[in-house]
Amino acid sequence: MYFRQPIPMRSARERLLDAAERVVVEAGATHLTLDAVAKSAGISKGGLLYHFPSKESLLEGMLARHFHQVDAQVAARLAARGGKASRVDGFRERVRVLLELHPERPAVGAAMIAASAEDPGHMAVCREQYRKLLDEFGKLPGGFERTALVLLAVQGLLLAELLHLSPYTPAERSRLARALLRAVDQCGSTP
Amino acid sequence: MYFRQPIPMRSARERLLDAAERVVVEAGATHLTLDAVAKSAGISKGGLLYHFPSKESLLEGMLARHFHQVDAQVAARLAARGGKASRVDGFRERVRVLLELHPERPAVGAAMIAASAEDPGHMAVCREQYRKLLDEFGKLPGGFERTALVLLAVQGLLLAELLHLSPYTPAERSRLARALLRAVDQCGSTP
DNA sequence: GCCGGTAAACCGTCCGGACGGTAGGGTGTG
DNA sequence: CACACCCTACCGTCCGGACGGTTTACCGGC
Repeated sequence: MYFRQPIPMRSARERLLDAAERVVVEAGATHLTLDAVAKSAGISKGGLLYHFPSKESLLEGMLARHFHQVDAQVAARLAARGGKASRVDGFRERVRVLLELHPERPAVGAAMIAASAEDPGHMAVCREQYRKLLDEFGKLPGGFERTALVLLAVQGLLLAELLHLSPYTPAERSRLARALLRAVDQCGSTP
Repeated sequence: MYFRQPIPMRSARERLLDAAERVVVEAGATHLTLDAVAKSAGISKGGLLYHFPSKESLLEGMLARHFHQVDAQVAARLAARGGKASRVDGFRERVRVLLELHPERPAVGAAMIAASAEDPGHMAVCREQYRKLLDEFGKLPGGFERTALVLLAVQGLLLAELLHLSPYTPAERSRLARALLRAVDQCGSTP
């Protein structure tokens, strides 16, 4: 064979992380087992343990990839629209990324659900991440409360969707997304 | 005996449900095992299985108690302030209950976290519950989006706290609570 | 150009412990 | 006695993790 793996396209590691997220949203966090992940990824358990020597390391990998993906997407969008990006632009793009990521990849925040379910101690990193956003965007002219409320609503929507708790129809969902983005812009200017 | 249960004060069933919630928030949903709950409640495993013949029945009990407690508190508050309660009053009292319940009983929504972690199918009931609130309060003069956003923010705050994801200081937390209640009142009048 | 060697990547199996659940017993009260 | 309530002891299964083996990828030396 000239091309043994012509299009690996997605490394085994990535496929394992995808599979882990899938398991969490489809079966629930308590069913996130090494066997289940390996099976769902089409990789043997030994193969999984090669990349992630323990369940905890798998969870860390999930969290790390999640944060990296979101940050990278935000940076990419800011770069794409060129030039000077104000603070509110960063806020808007982040909210947009979070809201738009979900439909195409329903397991966005699955890492956090899983990490918190396995060991709440893991969440310290996430809290710090969150705190940074708060410290940056809380300085917007709209004020701390207004900004935090938008952030809370976005978070509420995403978490609800992850927990299969969201009752919104797709139409309502996009109405809410638009309303959230409007609220973001209101944070950029003093009322 | 004049008093049949002089000091049980809290029935075994209630203590078991308390313990289950405690386990979820302290150790994470994956550690919600029958043994752990029984131990944390100071009751034997057999005793637990007397009241809840299966893990699923325990989860159902947690969910049922949660909804009942919240609804009862809302009803009690509405009754306490007497007379005619408008729709926005119901909304406000519900938000207030949800926000104030947490500090005194940090495991408010633990049932939902646990249920979703064990089997996402359980969440259908919760979605319906949520839908009802939406249908009722969405008819407020403030409009659907505004109301849903407040509801989302409340939900986001509570879920974040349950997952140990909330980075807010107590002071910030009460500022946010006040802001949320203000937002509720804005839903009651056309802008 | 092909050989031996080495490390990376992956596979399949096994094990101790923990998990959900069962069986059956024991105690007090009416 | 009957019932509600709670206990101890135990069983089968699944989980996390360890381990040894096998294939592939990439070498330098000749």
